[in-house]
This record gives sequence, C-alpha cells and structure tokens, in this order.
Amino acid sequence: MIQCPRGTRDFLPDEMERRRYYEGMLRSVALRFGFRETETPIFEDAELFILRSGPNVLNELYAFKDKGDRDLALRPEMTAPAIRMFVNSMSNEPKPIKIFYFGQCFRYERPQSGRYREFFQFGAELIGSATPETDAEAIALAAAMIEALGLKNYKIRIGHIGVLRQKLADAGVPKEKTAEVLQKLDKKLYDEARPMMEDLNIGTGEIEEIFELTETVGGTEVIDKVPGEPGEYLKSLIRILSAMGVEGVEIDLGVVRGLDYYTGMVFEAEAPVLGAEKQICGGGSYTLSELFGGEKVFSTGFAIGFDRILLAMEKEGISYEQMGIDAYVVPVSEDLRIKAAEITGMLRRAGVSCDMDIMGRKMAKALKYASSARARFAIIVGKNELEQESVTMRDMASGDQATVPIIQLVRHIQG
RNA sequence: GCCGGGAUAGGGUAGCUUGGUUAUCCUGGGGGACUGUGGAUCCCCCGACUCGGGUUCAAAUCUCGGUCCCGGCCCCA
Repeated sequence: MIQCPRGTRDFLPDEMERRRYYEGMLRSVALRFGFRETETPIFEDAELFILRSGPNVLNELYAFKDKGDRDLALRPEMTAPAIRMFVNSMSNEPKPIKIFYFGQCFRYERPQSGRYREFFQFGAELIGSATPETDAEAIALAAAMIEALGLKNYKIRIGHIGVLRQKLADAGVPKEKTAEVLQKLDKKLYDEARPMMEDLNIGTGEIEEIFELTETVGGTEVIDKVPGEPGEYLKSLIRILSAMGVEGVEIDLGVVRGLDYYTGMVFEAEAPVLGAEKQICGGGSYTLSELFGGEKVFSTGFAIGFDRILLAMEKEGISYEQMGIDAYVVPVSEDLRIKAAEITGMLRRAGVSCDMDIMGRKMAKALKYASSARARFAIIVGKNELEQESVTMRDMASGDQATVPIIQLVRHIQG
C-alpha cells in the first residue's frame, strides 16, 4: 500500500469541511478589513527564495529542476511570492495595497506536533505604507482572525527590531555580525552572546544594557522604557490598536523574528496549549521589493499557521458541527425509482441540497443511510401518496412525518 | 540532523514479558430476518499482525534494518 509522503496528510470529507469552514471565516474577516485575495504559484523560480535566505532555509527547501532545466522550488512561505507579484504587476496600483492569500507551503523539516512538510498558511500584506497605522492594521487583522475562530488562550507580543539593531550598531557591533548576535539574543542565550560581543570589544556595561533591552517585556506600560524613535513609534502603534479595540497585547523587545529582512515592528502570536510548536502567527514590517528588482517599498505582513491554529482550537475543545444535506429521497419500491430521480432533480434545481439512494436499497436501509448522511428530511416516495401527487416528508431528527404535495415540497423543506 | 516511544481489519483494541491450533473484543462497512419507515435486536459476510532480512521445527511475539506515526532537541522564512 502506498501512503502519503512523510509530513503530508489526506483530508477526509469531515475534516475538509471543517477546514473550509474556518478558512472561509478567515477570508471573510480579511475582506471586512479591506484586503483582497490573491494567489501565486505553488512553485517558483528557486532564486526567489534563495535570494534572501541563509543556509538553514536552503536546507529545508524543496528544490528541483524541471524538464527544461529550470531551477524551481516549492514555496516555503508566501511573502516573497506576494512581493514578487507586486513588483511584477502591481507596483503602479494605488497605495496602500492590501492583499491576503491562503495556501500550502512546503518545508523539508522533521515533522512533529503541529509541524508538517506540507502545511497551510493564511497571510496578508500591506504594501507601500510605513505608518504606525499600517502596522496596526496588520496586528488588528491578525487579532480579529484569531478572535473570529474563537481561540481563547493566546498572546500577541509586539517588538521593534530597530531598538536592538540601533543599540548594537551604537555599541560597535559590525553589520555583518548583527544577525548572528540577534539570533542568540532572540533565544535569550546570553552565555553565548556575551563572549561573542566581548570578542568584538564591546564594553561590559554596554553588553548589560543590551541584555536589559531584550528583557523589556510586559504590558503596554513598558513602552516608556523603550528608547528613542522606536519607543515613540510603538507608543502611537499601541494608541491606534487600542482605539481600534485591540487590547491586551504585550510588548516584548526580545521578539526578533529570526531573519534579517524585518526593519521595524515585529510581532508574534502564540497559543500555549500547543507546547513546543506554539507559535500560530508571525509577522512584521520589512522591505523586500528592491531584492526582486523593484523600488524600495515599505510593507508589513504576517502569516497565520492554519494547521496549528486549528490544532489549538481542537485542544481548547472548540467543536465543529458537521453540515448535512437538506433531503434524502427514498423510493418505497423498485418501480418508483424513476419518480424518485425526478423529484431529486427537481429539488436540486430548486437549490435544495439533496441526495437519493443509488444502491437499490430497501427503505429501511435507505433511511439508515439518510441518517448517517445527516439529512434533515427523508422524502419518501410511495404509491399511496403519489395518487394525490404527494410524498411523505419525514423529519429525521424528530421522526415527525407529513404528507406534502410535490409542488409544495421545496417550500416545506426550505421553510 | 539528533534523542526517546510506537505501528495488530476503515476507527479503537487484546495477545508480545514466557515463540506453539483457526489472532481477541468493540465499532464500522455489505447483505438478510422485516414484501412501506432509520439510529433497537438477531444471523451471515467483508476486513489486520507496517515492510524486508535474520534466529528457530515454529515468529504478531525474539533480533537487525527500512518506512511511517507520536513526543522532544536543532531549526522555524
């Protein structure tokens, strides 16, 4: 038996229905915020992902050559494709550009809880604007999406990469070492960061100050401790968020978001129920367009890990009620199958979701099937009722039955 | 890439320590008892030892390897 490749999944009808339901929910929230949906290819020129990434990214890239000897890669994320699309064909559109997308991404990683090799992301980008309002829009959208799904236990943490970057630069950390130091600071590996900075002749006092900055964590009141322009920026960001009704965010200057294309605000959301892989959302402001041959344009974006957030909801006990169909048509006897087909066709044309027995089952088994198909009504087509151009309509939940003229059937089902 | 735990019908499981007839039970699926009424009962049927090698008279059971799953590390655009 052939099974699905490691780290991938089949989605059976019940689960697929649930996923589509919540996906639709996210989509409608994004639309409500004035974002418009886009879609980019699942594979791209490998260059697109290699340009801005370090060796780790490369190791986990699903890259291959096609028959035309082109170097391609399955997308590991969707921000780069979105910006490529912007540079290719949207750069003359009125700003700001607000887009969102949903789709699968691929990373060759070791699967574990909430981590797959094929996984789904729901992301949004605001392109061409660099105001605090822009960042607030992104965070507010992320928060509204998480709220809409009904997740209770989550935390949004906002940082500003400019603070640490500035501090490191002032302290004399050379540009090419910055990323390395930031990486250690992100993980709070002070014992490793300290000798690294000592080697760069950074004074002990300054190292302590740097460490202190990464420890600036807490409610919005800690903003006062954030120095300089970033502090002012975060202040106005929080003010806007609060005006929009987004409360309870945390400030955490230790949020560094690993990679070095972020330029200012960065944020993450996590759901503690998930354990090791608890991050459900991440984003920030960045400039990428010039890397892909466009002008330098400021953007803010984020992505929600769809699989993870669904997992978190499950762990919180948020249950999803499966949909059923409106009606299941069952002929009483063999000679009425054509009549049943006729009624089924009529109902379907009228927009009633409707199914009928196609296995030649007897009535008892057909009703049983109707029940497992979650039909609201069974439409029993029998000789006696047909004499008055009627059928029996059975409420599957209550068992109540009524004789209904065929011409009124649609109305009865929809009412 | 590293560490640990696993894999028995579609789903959930017993058996494995101590190798030995036809691999247990529940559920599910198909048909029937019921010729015009479901989720009840009874009967019949379908359906599994993850794959490959080794030890042995004999392997679901012991052993080695592959694959996949689960938890964690690394990483996380």
